[in-house]
Amino acid sequence: MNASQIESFFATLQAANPMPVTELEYTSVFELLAAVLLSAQATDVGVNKATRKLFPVAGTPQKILDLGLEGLEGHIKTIGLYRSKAKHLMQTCQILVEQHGGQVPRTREALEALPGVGRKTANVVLNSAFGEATMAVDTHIFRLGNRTGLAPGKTPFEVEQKLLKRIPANYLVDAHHWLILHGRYVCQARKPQCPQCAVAAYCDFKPKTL
DNA sequence: ATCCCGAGGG
DNA sequence: CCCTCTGGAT
Repeated sequence: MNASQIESFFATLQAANPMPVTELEYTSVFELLAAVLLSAQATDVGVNKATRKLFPVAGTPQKILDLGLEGLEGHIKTIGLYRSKAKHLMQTCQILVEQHGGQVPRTREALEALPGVGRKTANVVLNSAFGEATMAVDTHIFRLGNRTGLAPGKTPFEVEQKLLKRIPANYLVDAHHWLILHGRYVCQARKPQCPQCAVAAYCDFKPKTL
């Protein structure tokens, strides 16, 4: 994809969805962090189903700690990888209470120091909670970067760096959500919906069987 | 490189 | 049955 195709690509996605937001449900920065941590290799629908019951009971680090490990596991058992996520979230809440006054830190370094929080999760929090122009590369964005020709790369980090370099500044803050939503509903892993795709004209990917 | 690990879709 | 889903730790 060349520069003018990239411009058209995002202008089209923006026109279809002027103010894109996360489909994960949360009412505070802490809930956002917890929801993203739980969303690893899981669908947002499944995460929301669990957090709609969990957050009203325990929407702060201290209240999660009060649940105890078993109690927390009980709330998130329907989410994949739930044992490691429960352990990591408990450890993260402990650190938030003891080292950050119960608040979510605003720096990449402090975020990535939290158990269960890696580069991708830190990027989501920095973007969605603090408005920074980061690019969290999840399974969707990694696939689209390669499939479309927007940012080919062998690793998520490589795709991230190319996206940050190639996406025009005025689209950068929202680009993360446009790409995720496009990947989820149109440019699907199994069956990309190229005939109904609004940006197919700017995309390198041409499926053989239509 | 491997493990973790439930739900939904095809 | 197999694949996918807003990955991270060992």
